[in-house]
Amino acid sequence: MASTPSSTLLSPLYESNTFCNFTSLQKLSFPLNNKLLHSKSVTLTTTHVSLQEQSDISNPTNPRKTASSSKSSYIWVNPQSPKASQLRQKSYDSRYASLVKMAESLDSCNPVEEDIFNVLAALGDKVVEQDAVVILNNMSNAETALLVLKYFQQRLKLSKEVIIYNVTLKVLRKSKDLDRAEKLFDEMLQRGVKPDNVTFSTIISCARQCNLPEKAIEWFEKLPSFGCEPDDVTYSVMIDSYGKAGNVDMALNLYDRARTEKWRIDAVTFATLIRIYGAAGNFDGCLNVYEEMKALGVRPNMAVYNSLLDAMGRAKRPWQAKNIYADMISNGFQPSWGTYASLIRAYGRARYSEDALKIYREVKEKGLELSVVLYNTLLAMCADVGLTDEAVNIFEEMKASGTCQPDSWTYSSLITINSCSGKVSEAETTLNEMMEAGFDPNIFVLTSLIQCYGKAGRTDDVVRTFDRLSDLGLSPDERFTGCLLNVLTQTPKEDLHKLTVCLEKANPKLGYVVKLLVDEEAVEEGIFKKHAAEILDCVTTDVQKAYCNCLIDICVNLNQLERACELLDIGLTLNIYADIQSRTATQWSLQLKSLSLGAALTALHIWMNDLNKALENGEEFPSLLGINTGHGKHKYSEKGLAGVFESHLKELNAPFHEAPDKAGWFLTTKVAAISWLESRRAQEVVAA
DNA sequence: CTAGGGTTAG
Repeated sequence: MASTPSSTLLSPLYESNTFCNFTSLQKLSFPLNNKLLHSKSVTLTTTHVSLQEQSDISNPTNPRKTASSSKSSYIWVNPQSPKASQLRQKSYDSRYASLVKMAESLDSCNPVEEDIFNVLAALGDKVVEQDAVVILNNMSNAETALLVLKYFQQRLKLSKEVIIYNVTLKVLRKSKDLDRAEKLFDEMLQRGVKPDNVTFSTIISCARQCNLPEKAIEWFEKLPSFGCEPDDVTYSVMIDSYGKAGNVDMALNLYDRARTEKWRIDAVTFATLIRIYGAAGNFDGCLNVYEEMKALGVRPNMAVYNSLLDAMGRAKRPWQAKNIYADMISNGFQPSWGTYASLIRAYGRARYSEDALKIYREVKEKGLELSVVLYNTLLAMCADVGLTDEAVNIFEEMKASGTCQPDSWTYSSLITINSCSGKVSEAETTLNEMMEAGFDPNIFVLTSLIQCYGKAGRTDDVVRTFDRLSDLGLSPDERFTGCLLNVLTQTPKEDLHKLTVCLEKANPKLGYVVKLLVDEEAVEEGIFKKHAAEILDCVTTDVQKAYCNCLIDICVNLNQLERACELLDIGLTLNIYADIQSRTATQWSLQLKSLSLGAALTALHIWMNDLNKALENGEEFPSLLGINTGHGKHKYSEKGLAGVFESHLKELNAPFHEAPDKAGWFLTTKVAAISWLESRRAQEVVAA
């Protein structure tokens, strides 16, 4: 092996810097402990470092004098000097490295006692407890680790047996093996080893990582019965577990308790709190925690910054993400992969595509090697903002990088992009490429394909794709069903029955409601509304609006305006829509942002009725009336609601005109509005 | 890295 300057600095006890050389390890028996560390002097050769007994040293009073008694020349080093501590560190590092190597070979060893014990025999007889801890702490194979534990328990007189149990629990946690962890805990008790806070926090975080937050809570609650009082770390783990269990209140309660009990709350716990607030959608809560943390004099760490960036991304507040990023840099931190990923997501969600792509260029310019996750984050961002060509470029660069390969996420994003931009054959090609790479389509891919075929009017392919889901052993989720529902809004009447069959399979109650519409079935008054309300009430809030919008669109397409109005009413009652109509002394407004076209037309219809009533009642009109459609363009089409709505207003001869200085607003005056309403009423009378 | 917490995704 080539001798590098650093390898020549090793103790003479090592043959080379190949630390997995167990023969030399055996001879070594690890010199760091005991008297060697505490000897008065440390010697150094120009080619070798040696930590030896003082007897080797000819003149301890002159630390700089060169000794000539041995073959190599030695230099005196004062044990208190930085050099000596450097030497100790070097020696420690090399010993540590060899133990890590041993842990690795134990990980890949057969999980049989004989093989394991053979590997460990290389440690020799003078094994110390600390070595056992280092080895286990670096292992990741649960099965072999349990045998390693057994070996040390047989060979060593352990002064603190709880420690070796605790590091073994860490290994079990790495393999997410709560069953074995619980068994090991029982074994501890049987052997009379008393568990401590480390034991509990490790088991609790194991439960949390196994996605069993209830189990975590169970363990936390039994902690006092073992004579333990939770400390700051245990609180921190539990705060996280409550957060994961969706029990935000309990998480915050615990934080309050930790605070009143004057535990030192550190940056990791604050990062956890920020994540919990972020997941709960309380983004101001995130910022408050950040401020509170700074006020308490706790220095933020990367986890804090990254969770904040992530939260601001979810909140669609890219400007705040920028501020936090600037804070982070000015405090001397370097962005991590997590930072880049959070920023890309934050910019993507806010449609700041240029900023997101700038991050990509920055990473490349720095010569950093992108990981699959970062590539996938970029592609997901492209899908979010509709950057079709960029996505293809990034995908090509990813494949050319040679450092990472596309996975199912990669293909999924590409299929989404192709589907949303109506490129059916490209989506199909990507699907085939994905399957050739060994990935089955997952629910996200199939959701995109349903959208893709739906948009292209290929109803039979939608049905085929729908059936593929159950063929693959998957069941529809709310998004998948929502996309199917959305396809119905774009499908000609004669094809709708093919899709209601699917919808009934995916969600019988929703299927029933849609069937009432499609079959134009007359039912007792209130029945339709009752069933529709039930459906909308039981889906999660993040799909409620999409479902409601789609149902209204289907009504409008089928000319069932009354039911459309009923649905809009349900939407208002359930707070799916808020403040559609508003009145101030100077302006009456109709707020249509985030409504589908059908829902917007329905809301306009209701508003006009209400204006008529106001007119009949002789109410005083304000000087200005306005409709806000929002100016957001749809990501995969040129026209937003504003563009489509404008032509509808013309059809109605409505006097509303787009305000030149307020994008997305259509305004009219009191006089024009009243004369328009009156002329419509006159027409209705004539028609009647 | 040094017996416990978090850290890159629809």
